[in-house]
Amino acid sequence: MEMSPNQALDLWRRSVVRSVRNDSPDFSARQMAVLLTVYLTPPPHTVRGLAAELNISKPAITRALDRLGEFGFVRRKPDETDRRSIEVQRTVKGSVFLSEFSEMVIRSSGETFGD
Amino acid sequence: MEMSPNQALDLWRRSVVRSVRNDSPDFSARQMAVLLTVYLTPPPHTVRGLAAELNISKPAITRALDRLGEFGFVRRKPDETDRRSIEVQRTVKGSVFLSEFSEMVIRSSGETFGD
DNA sequence: TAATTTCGATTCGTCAGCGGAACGAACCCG
DNA sequence: CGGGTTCGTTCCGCTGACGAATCGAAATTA
Repeated sequence: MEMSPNQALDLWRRSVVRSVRNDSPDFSARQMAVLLTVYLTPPPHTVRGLAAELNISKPAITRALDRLGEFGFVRRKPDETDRRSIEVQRTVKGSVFLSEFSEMVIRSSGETFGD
Repeated sequence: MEMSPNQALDLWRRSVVRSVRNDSPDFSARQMAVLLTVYLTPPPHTVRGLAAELNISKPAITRALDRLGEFGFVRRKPDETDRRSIEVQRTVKGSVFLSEFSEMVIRSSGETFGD
Protein backbone atom coordinates (compact mmCIF):
# COMPACT_ATOMS: atom_id res chain seq x y z
CA MET A 1 0.00 0.00 0.00
CA GLU A 2 2.14 2.82 -1.35
CA MET A 3 0.81 6.36 -1.63
CA SER A 4 2.57 9.47 -2.86
CA PRO A 5 1.48 12.92 -1.60
CA ASN A 6 -0.10 13.71 -4.94
CA GLN A 7 -1.94 10.41 -4.99
CA ALA A 8 -3.27 11.06 -1.50
CA LEU A 9 -4.54 14.48 -2.50
CA ASP A 10 -6.00 13.22 -5.74
CA LEU A 11 -7.83 10.45 -3.95
CA TRP A 12 -9.23 13.03 -1.56
CA ARG A 13 -10.17 15.39 -4.36
CA ARG A 14 -12.00 12.82 -6.44
CA SER A 15 -13.90 11.60 -3.41
CA VAL A 16 -14.93 14.98 -2.07
CA VAL A 17 -15.80 16.35 -5.50
CA ARG A 18 -17.93 13.31 -6.14
CA SER A 19 -19.65 13.83 -2.82
CA VAL A 20 -20.31 17.51 -3.49
CA ARG A 21 -21.61 16.87 -7.00
CA ASN A 22 -23.91 14.21 -5.61
CA ASP A 23 -25.58 16.79 -3.35
CA SER A 24 -24.44 14.90 -0.30
CA PRO A 25 -24.90 16.95 2.87
CA ASP A 26 -22.24 19.66 3.08
CA PHE A 27 -20.74 18.50 6.37
CA SER A 28 -17.82 20.27 7.94
CA ALA A 29 -14.63 18.43 8.87
CA ARG A 30 -15.79 18.42 12.50
CA GLN A 31 -19.16 16.96 11.69
CA MET A 32 -17.60 14.27 9.54
CA ALA A 33 -15.10 13.49 12.29
CA VAL A 34 -17.92 13.00 14.79
CA LEU A 35 -19.88 10.79 12.41
CA LEU A 36 -16.95 8.56 11.52
CA THR A 37 -15.78 8.28 15.11
CA VAL A 38 -19.20 7.11 16.21
CA TYR A 39 -19.36 4.51 13.46
CA LEU A 40 -15.82 3.20 13.44
CA THR A 41 -14.59 3.24 17.01
CA PRO A 42 -15.92 1.08 19.83
CA PRO A 43 -18.97 2.32 21.72
CA PRO A 44 -20.21 3.75 23.94
CA HIS A 45 -19.85 7.30 22.66
CA THR A 46 -20.70 10.29 24.81
CA VAL A 47 -20.56 14.04 24.29
CA ARG A 48 -17.64 14.47 26.65
CA GLY A 49 -15.81 11.51 25.13
CA LEU A 50 -16.17 12.86 21.62
CA ALA A 51 -15.16 16.34 22.75
CA ALA A 52 -12.00 14.93 24.32
CA GLU A 53 -11.21 12.64 21.40
CA LEU A 54 -11.57 15.41 18.83
CA ASN A 55 -10.23 18.19 21.02
CA ILE A 56 -13.22 20.46 20.49
CA SER A 57 -15.77 22.00 22.85
CA LYS A 58 -18.81 20.21 24.19
CA PRO A 59 -21.25 22.68 22.60
CA ALA A 60 -19.63 21.97 19.25
CA ILE A 61 -20.31 18.27 19.76
CA THR A 62 -23.91 18.94 20.78
CA ARG A 63 -24.46 20.96 17.63
CA ALA A 64 -22.79 18.39 15.42
CA LEU A 65 -25.07 15.73 16.88
CA ASP A 66 -28.05 17.99 16.25
CA ARG A 67 -27.10 18.34 12.61
CA LEU A 68 -26.27 14.67 12.11
CA GLY A 69 -29.52 13.86 13.88
CA GLU A 70 -31.50 15.98 11.40
CA PHE A 71 -30.39 13.55 8.73
CA GLY A 72 -31.15 10.58 10.96
CA PHE A 73 -27.50 9.55 10.95
CA VAL A 74 -27.13 9.33 14.74
CA ARG A 75 -29.46 9.00 17.70
CA ARG A 76 -29.18 10.01 21.35
CA LYS A 77 -30.07 7.39 23.91
CA PRO A 78 -30.19 8.17 27.63
CA ASP A 79 -27.72 6.21 29.70
CA GLU A 80 -29.76 4.25 32.22
CA THR A 81 -26.97 3.79 34.73
CA ASP A 82 -25.95 7.46 34.72
CA ARG A 83 -28.81 9.61 33.63
CA ARG A 84 -26.68 12.71 33.22
CA SER A 85 -25.05 10.97 30.32
CA ILE A 86 -26.22 10.05 26.84
CA GLU A 87 -25.08 7.42 24.45
CA VAL A 88 -24.67 8.33 20.80
CA GLN A 89 -25.94 5.49 18.68
CA ARG A 90 -25.62 4.48 15.07
CA THR A 91 -28.62 4.20 12.78
CA VAL A 92 -29.51 2.38 9.61
CA LYS A 93 -29.63 5.63 7.67
CA GLY A 94 -26.17 6.55 8.87
CA SER A 95 -24.83 3.16 7.86
CA VAL A 96 -26.30 3.54 4.42
CA PHE A 97 -24.80 6.99 4.02
CA LEU A 98 -21.35 5.83 5.04
CA SER A 99 -21.62 2.78 2.88
CA GLU A 100 -22.32 4.96 -0.13
CA PHE A 101 -19.57 7.30 0.89
CA SER A 102 -17.07 4.47 1.08
CA GLU A 103 -18.06 3.38 -2.40
CA MET A 104 -17.23 6.86 -3.66
CA VAL A 105 -13.81 6.66 -2.05
CA ILE A 106 -13.16 3.24 -3.52
CA ARG A 107 -14.22 4.32 -6.97
CA SER A 108 -11.96 7.36 -6.66
CA SER A 109 -9.05 5.23 -5.59
CA GLY A 110 -9.55 3.12 -8.68
CA GLU A 111 -9.19 6.25 -10.80
CA THR A 112 -6.28 7.66 -8.84
CA PHE A 113 -4.27 4.46 -8.78
CA GLY A 114 -5.23 3.44 -12.29
CA ASP A 115 -7.64 0.57 -11.79
CA MET B 1 -4.30 -1.15 -4.55
CA GLU B 2 -7.15 -2.99 -2.89
CA MET B 3 -9.50 -1.24 -0.50
CA SER B 4 -12.45 -2.61 1.42
CA PRO B 5 -15.34 -0.31 2.42
CA ASN B 6 -14.24 -0.39 6.03
CA GLN B 7 -10.67 0.40 5.10
CA ALA B 8 -11.84 3.34 3.02
CA LEU B 9 -13.89 4.71 5.91
CA ASP B 10 -11.14 4.11 8.43
CA LEU B 11 -8.63 5.90 6.25
CA TRP B 12 -11.03 8.80 5.99
CA ARG B 13 -11.71 8.80 9.72
CA ARG B 14 -8.09 8.77 10.78
CA SER B 15 -7.27 11.56 8.36
CA VAL B 16 -10.15 13.83 9.25
CA VAL B 17 -9.81 13.24 12.98
CA ARG B 18 -6.14 14.06 12.75
CA SER B 19 -6.97 17.22 10.87
CA VAL B 20 -9.60 18.30 13.41
CA ARG B 21 -7.37 17.54 16.38
CA ASN B 22 -4.62 19.58 14.74
CA ASP B 23 -6.87 22.67 14.69
CA SER B 24 -6.73 22.73 10.94
CA PRO B 25 -9.33 25.10 9.50
CA ASP B 26 -12.79 23.56 9.74
CA PHE B 27 -13.52 23.60 6.02
CA SER B 28 -16.76 22.25 4.63
CA ALA B 29 -16.83 19.61 1.92
CA ARG B 30 -17.55 22.32 -0.63
CA GLN B 31 -14.65 24.48 0.44
CA MET B 32 -12.31 21.52 0.39
CA ALA B 33 -13.60 20.54 -3.05
CA VAL B 34 -12.85 24.02 -4.37
CA LEU B 35 -9.37 24.04 -2.86
CA LEU B 36 -8.41 20.63 -4.19
CA THR B 37 -9.85 21.31 -7.61
CA VAL B 38 -7.80 24.48 -7.94
CA TYR B 39 -4.62 22.71 -6.91
CA LEU B 40 -4.97 19.40 -8.71
CA THR B 41 -6.70 20.08 -11.98
CA PRO B 42 -5.26 22.07 -14.86
CA PRO B 43 -5.68 25.85 -14.80
CA PRO B 44 -7.11 28.29 -15.49
CA HIS B 45 -9.85 28.16 -12.86
CA THR B 46 -12.74 30.59 -12.88
CA VAL B 47 -15.79 31.09 -10.71
CA ARG B 48 -18.15 29.85 -13.38
CA GLY B 49 -15.91 26.91 -14.19
CA LEU B 50 -15.72 25.80 -10.58
CA ALA B 51 -19.47 26.28 -10.16
CA ALA B 52 -20.12 24.05 -13.16
CA GLU B 53 -17.54 21.45 -12.17
CA LEU B 54 -18.88 21.15 -8.62
CA ASN B 55 -22.52 21.70 -9.51
CA ILE B 56 -23.04 24.50 -6.98
CA SER B 57 -24.04 28.15 -7.31
CA LYS B 58 -21.68 30.94 -8.24
CA PRO B 59 -22.21 32.83 -4.98
CA ALA B 60 -21.21 29.69 -3.13
CA ILE B 61 -17.96 29.64 -5.08
CA THR B 62 -17.35 33.33 -4.42
CA ARG B 63 -17.81 32.76 -0.71
CA ALA B 64 -15.61 29.69 -0.68
CA LEU B 65 -12.89 31.70 -2.40
CA ASP B 66 -13.36 34.46 0.18
CA ARG B 67 -12.84 31.98 2.97
CA LEU B 68 -9.91 30.20 1.36
CA GLY B 69 -8.46 33.62 0.64
CA GLU B 70 -8.63 34.57 4.34
CA PHE B 71 -6.14 31.81 4.96
CA GLY B 72 -4.05 32.85 1.98
CA PHE B 73 -4.68 29.53 0.26
CA VAL B 74 -5.90 30.98 -3.04
CA ARG B 75 -5.63 34.31 -4.83
CA ARG B 76 -7.81 36.03 -7.40
CA LYS B 77 -6.08 37.44 -10.46
CA PRO B 78 -7.97 39.49 -13.06
CA ASP B 79 -8.00 37.95 -16.51
CA GLU B 80 -6.33 40.46 -18.82
CA THR B 81 -7.92 39.14 -21.99
CA ASP B 82 -11.46 39.11 -20.57
CA ARG B 83 -11.71 41.50 -17.72
CA ARG B 84 -15.06 40.23 -16.55
CA SER B 85 -13.32 37.06 -15.60
CA ILE B 86 -10.89 36.19 -12.83
CA GLU B 87 -8.35 33.47 -12.54
CA VAL B 88 -8.11 31.58 -9.27
CA GLN B 89 -4.47 30.99 -8.48
CA ARG B 90 -2.56 28.77 -6.13
CA THR B 91 -0.31 30.15 -3.40
CA VAL B 92 2.66 28.97 -1.42
CA LYS B 93 0.60 28.86 1.76
CA GLY B 94 -2.00 26.72 0.09
CA SER B 95 0.64 24.34 -1.19
CA VAL B 96 2.08 24.03 2.29
CA PHE B 97 -1.34 23.34 3.76
CA LEU B 98 -2.13 20.63 1.21
CA SER B 99 1.30 19.13 1.60
CA GLU B 100 0.75 18.78 5.33
CA PHE B 101 -2.73 17.46 4.71
CA SER B 102 -1.43 14.79 2.35
CA GLU B 103 1.05 13.72 4.99
CA MET B 104 -1.80 13.20 7.41
CA VAL B 105 -3.59 11.04 4.87
CA ILE B 106 -0.47 9.01 4.20
CA ARG B 107 0.20 8.50 7.88
CA SER B 108 -3.42 7.41 8.33
CA SER B 109 -3.16 4.98 5.48
CA GLY B 110 -0.15 3.43 7.14
CA GLU B 111 -2.25 2.81 10.23
CA THR B 112 -5.29 1.60 8.36
CA PHE B 113 -3.44 -0.78 6.10
CA GLY B 114 -1.04 -1.95 8.77
CA ASP B 115 2.27 -0.32 7.89
C1' DT C 1 -24.11 52.09 -31.81
C1' DA C 2 -27.66 49.69 -29.42
C1' DA C 3 -29.39 45.48 -27.40
C1' DT C 4 -28.21 41.32 -25.37
C1' DT C 5 -25.41 38.18 -22.98
C1' DT C 6 -22.05 36.87 -19.61
C1' DC C 7 -18.67 37.76 -16.08
C1' DG C 8 -17.88 37.83 -10.74
C1' DA C 9 -19.65 40.20 -6.83
C1' DT C 10 -23.20 41.91 -3.79
C1' DT C 11 -27.60 42.29 -1.45
C1' DC C 12 -31.45 40.16 0.82
C1' DG C 13 -33.59 37.49 4.50
C1' DT C 14 -32.68 33.46 6.84
C1' DC C 15 -30.45 29.80 9.06
C1' DA C 16 -26.18 27.24 11.06
C1' DG C 17 -22.04 27.38 13.83
C1' DC C 18 -18.65 29.30 17.15
C1' DG C 19 -16.59 29.45 22.36
C1' DG C 20 -17.39 30.86 27.04
C1' DA C 21 -20.42 31.00 30.55
C1' DA C 22 -24.14 29.42 32.90
C1' DC C 23 -28.02 26.13 33.33
C1' DG C 24 -30.75 22.21 35.74
C1' DA C 25 -30.38 17.45 36.59
C1' DA C 26 -27.92 13.80 38.43
C1' DC C 27 -24.12 11.66 40.90
C1' DC C 28 -20.66 11.52 44.62
C1' DC C 29 -18.88 11.94 49.05
C1' DG C 30 -18.16 13.46 53.69
C1' DC D 1 -28.60 15.33 54.56
C1' DG D 2 -25.43 19.21 52.13
C1' DG D 3 -21.60 20.95 49.18
C1' DG D 4 -19.12 20.04 45.33
C1' DT D 5 -18.61 17.83 40.82
C1' DT D 6 -19.92 16.30 36.30
C1' DC D 7 -23.36 15.36 32.75
C1' DG D 8 -25.37 17.41 28.27
C1' DT D 9 -27.73 21.50 26.94
C1' DT D 10 -28.82 26.32 26.36
C1' DC D 11 -27.91 31.22 26.14
C1' DC D 12 -25.13 35.03 24.50
C1' DG D 13 -23.24 38.00 20.83
C1' DC D 14 -21.10 37.25 16.74
C1' DT D 15 -19.55 35.35 12.43
C1' DG D 16 -20.23 32.45 8.30
C1' DA D 17 -23.04 30.27 4.73
C1' DC D 18 -27.21 29.64 1.87
C1' DG D 19 -29.89 30.53 -2.98
C1' DA D 20 -32.43 33.84 -5.65
C1' DA D 21 -32.25 38.05 -7.47
C1' DT D 22 -29.76 41.81 -8.94
C1' DC D 23 -25.73 44.60 -9.75
C1' DG D 24 -22.19 47.14 -12.80
C1' DA D 25 -18.63 46.13 -15.96
C1' DA D 26 -17.26 44.02 -19.98
C1' DA D 27 -17.85 41.38 -24.09
C1' DT D 28 -20.66 39.98 -27.91
C1' DT D 29 -24.04 40.30 -31.32
C1' DA D 30 -27.03 42.68 -34.50
